[in-house]
Amino acid sequence: MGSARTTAVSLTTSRDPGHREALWELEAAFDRGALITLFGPCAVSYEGRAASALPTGRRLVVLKPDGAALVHTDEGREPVNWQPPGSRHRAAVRDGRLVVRSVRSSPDEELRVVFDRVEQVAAYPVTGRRDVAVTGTEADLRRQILDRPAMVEAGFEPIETERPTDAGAIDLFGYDADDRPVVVELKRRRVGPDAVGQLARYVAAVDREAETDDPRGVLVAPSLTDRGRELLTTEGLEHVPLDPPESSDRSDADGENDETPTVVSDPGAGARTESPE
Amino acid sequence: MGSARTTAVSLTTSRDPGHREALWELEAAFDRGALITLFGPCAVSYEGRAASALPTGRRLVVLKPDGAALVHTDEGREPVNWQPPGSRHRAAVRDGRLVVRSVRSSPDEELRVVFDRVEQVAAYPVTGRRDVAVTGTEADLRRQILDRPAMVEAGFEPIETERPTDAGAIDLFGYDADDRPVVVELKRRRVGPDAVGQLARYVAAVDREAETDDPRGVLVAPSLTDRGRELLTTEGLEHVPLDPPESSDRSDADGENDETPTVVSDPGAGARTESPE
DNA sequence: CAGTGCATCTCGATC
DNA sequence: GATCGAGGTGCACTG
Repeated sequence: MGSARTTAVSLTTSRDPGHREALWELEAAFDRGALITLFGPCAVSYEGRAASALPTGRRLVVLKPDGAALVHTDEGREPVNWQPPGSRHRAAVRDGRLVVRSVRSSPDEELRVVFDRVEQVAAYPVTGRRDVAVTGTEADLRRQILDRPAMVEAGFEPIETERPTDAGAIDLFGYDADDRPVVVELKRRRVGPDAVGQLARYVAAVDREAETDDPRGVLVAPSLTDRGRELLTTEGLEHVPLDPPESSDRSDADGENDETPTVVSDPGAGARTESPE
Repeated sequence: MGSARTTAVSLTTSRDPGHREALWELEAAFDRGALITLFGPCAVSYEGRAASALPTGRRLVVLKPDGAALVHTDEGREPVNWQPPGSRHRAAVRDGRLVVRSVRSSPDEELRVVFDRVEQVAAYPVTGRRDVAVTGTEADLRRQILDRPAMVEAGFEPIETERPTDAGAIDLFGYDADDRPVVVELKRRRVGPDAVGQLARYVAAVDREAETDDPRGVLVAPSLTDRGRELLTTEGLEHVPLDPPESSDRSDADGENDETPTVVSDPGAGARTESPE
């Protein structure tokens, strides 16, 4: 009740505002927690993890209440310049120009946008979810395999996901029909030598650390590049071609495999070779 | 002179347009090659390399003339949904809603934004450069080393950049004071096992292919993670701590090292061991 | 077109 | 905060 918590429902737009008016609109929008767009001829510079400069042009600038800043041209998915979330936006008038700065620390970096003129400033009251439910991810691929381990190979028994090693966490660890340990690396798309190297490091780590037979390494991915296959062969690893599921439909409704971060819930214990399927 | 090449200078904005009017504005803006923003309550869905859905919320949608589409919430540098450049935007009214679709092929994918209501549509005439001159990149680091090879180590002689091997292109190849071949991998920031593995593959490739002494592998990067260092040690590779230059200032004005894609221009030939420094 | 590697990658999880 | 790996990564460049 102390602070005025108003439901910010209004969209405000100013056309060709003077710098003073633009400044006023910006400050008000910052306070409201609105999403802001600015358009006009501006020069952009960045200094921080790298450094860059961009001469004057008419561009779209987006300022978000979480500190993110984006400078967009008419091309590309990526902003030509930006500042990550967590930055602090400030605006001021200097030498007859509107200067918008977004600054953050650790790492220290700053984006400066200097407007000769503001042709439009708008503040948008954004609502709704900001996270998408995506399917067809690596997690979906893991679920699919946990549902039907035979997709990797007949007799495969998953034991643990995200199993930690010196070299990092193994996507999926288990045993084959001969009780030989299997390190599984999952990739949702075609992979190259990088993923093969990753798997090789995990297998080496298990070989070093565990008191087991020498482990197998299996890369589950839709396909491999030539160089990837070459390295796979020389490293003595294996490939199982498998696509991620189109949707996160688990055919069985008993679920519970879904987000288990570590140990797999009882993978049909004891029903190994006698499975009639 | 044949086609009407008009200088699109006008910024247009419609507030609370009906769907018909919004449609009209969109078509006109598409034709003009303008950058478009839409704001209003909308549901978003994507299907292609993966699939996703987002329930209704008031969000900012950006449509670019190159086919890029962005759906932004009030958080994050990344759009919550998008379509890459090369897509084709289309709009229509269906069941009392404005439907904006961005479609591309190879890979086949489509973004659908369904507006219950459009609160604002704006079309911006973007101008100016769309590429930034960035400094502090890996290319700058390479230039720095080519200018002063001793930064790697005393007596180091760069011979070739982007030298091709079976495992990919080597960032920098040369010889040390003892004429032993040196494979140099450059990284502009702190690196982990991935970069070490990359270097190891290059060294192995040179060892296999070239008729030289066994090559050294040197990783030039600001720093290494613990796991990176561990792998580096077991692989018998070396690390030279070096930051990328803050700006692309080459201290010598004779230049010519700058963008040479392959062979290094006469690296102080013959002045090897007699350098007084 | 695919393959390869850089990036001010961003982002989330985990320690 | 640092580390690590996924990503509908995007992007430029090369064959």
